[in-house]
Amino acid sequence: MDKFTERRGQLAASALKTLSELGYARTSLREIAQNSEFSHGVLHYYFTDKVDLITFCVREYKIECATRYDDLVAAATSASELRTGFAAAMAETLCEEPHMHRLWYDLRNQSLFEESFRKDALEIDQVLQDMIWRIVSRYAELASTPLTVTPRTAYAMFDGVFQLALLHQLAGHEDAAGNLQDDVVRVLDSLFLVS
Amino acid sequence: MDKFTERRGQLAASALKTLSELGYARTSLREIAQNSEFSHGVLHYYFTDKVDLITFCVREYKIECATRYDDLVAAATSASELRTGFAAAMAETLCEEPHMHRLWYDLRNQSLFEESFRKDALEIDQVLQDMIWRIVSRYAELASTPLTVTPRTAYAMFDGVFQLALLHQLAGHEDAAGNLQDDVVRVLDSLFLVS
DNA sequence: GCAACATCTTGACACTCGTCAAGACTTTCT
DNA sequence: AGAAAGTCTTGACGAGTGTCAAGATGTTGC
Repeated sequence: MDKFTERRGQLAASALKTLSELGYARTSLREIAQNSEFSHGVLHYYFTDKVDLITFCVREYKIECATRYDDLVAAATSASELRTGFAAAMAETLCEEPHMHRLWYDLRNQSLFEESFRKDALEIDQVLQDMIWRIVSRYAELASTPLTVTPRTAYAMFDGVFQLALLHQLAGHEDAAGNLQDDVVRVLDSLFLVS
Repeated sequence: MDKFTERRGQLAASALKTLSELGYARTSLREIAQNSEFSHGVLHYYFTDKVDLITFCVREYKIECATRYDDLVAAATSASELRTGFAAAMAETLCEEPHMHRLWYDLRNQSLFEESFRKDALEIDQVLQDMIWRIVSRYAELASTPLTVTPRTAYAMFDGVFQLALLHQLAGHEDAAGNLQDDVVRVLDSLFLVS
């Protein structure tokens, strides 16, 4: 039973890899199995359903997301340090893990069509929003400026610039990461200047 | 040959309807045909491919998008009028055409995985960015404030808040449209207050 | 060693998919 | 009217899908 959950995680990792490469629309259970060391039938031993498998994957993914910038927030001693560090970290994950990010956007989009994914998508969205808010509120603290924006709005703005940067990054535009860095700085500043 | 292009448009409309209801992943040619008054074989008479059909659809969709807020921009006589009008118009299309919007996001996301869609997605994205920029620059003109943001950044921010609002709208959150309206006003203001 | 259980493979099933070809129906032209 | 071109339907094909059951293989306990 310990081995059971371990293997579930192992298969979920293979599924995440496949999904991030092919996208939701073209990912099949056989393809997932081929990206693991097992045959396709085993997936129905560890997961009841295809939906069950993907839902489990999404939850696994969530854990990885939640704490991506937490070290940064904890370590920053000044507002400008946090600002540039955050911008650099976003640009880095854009370059290093673009496939995982496009997978997340793909699954979140699927939740717009299939209700079975909606709950998890909204939950992860909330986690990401909290993550952004920790950065933003810490920044306000360090800069001693009042916050005039809601967590939702702040998250939406950063999500927008990141998603657009991802599109250009995967399209081969070499300035995508640099532009993202500029945008993040600009957006972060703009949050505190609203009257 | 005139009838030919007319029927292509007719079938493309059926395809758009199907895509907006089911999403890219679950849309088949037979389903598209069933949403038209023809049988499934006819699609290969008017389109060489499934990719050809969907590409054509996306182009059709683009035309509808390009001018959505142009009347608003032309009619506005003051900054605050443009601001509230823009926010209201976004909230309205969020409520009226959520399925078309989720389709656009779905197809743009597909372009992150399938290169065949990338060119069209980037092209439409540019059209949308220009559309936003017409509003933003006109607003700056009316308010006599200098613009300190790039078209790309401005578009990314509005796209972010709209996409998040769409997610909550389709999830049944009744305050989605109202929140979007607030966010749009806030984002628009923040564009001009960056030092 | 043997039985009981857990794990995994194999192969099949019913179904859907994109594609295409053969032919029926409709329209147009002479 | 009859031929020719255009338009549409039907049915089939090979491939791929999720699902599941039967059995092979591996592991554990006595």
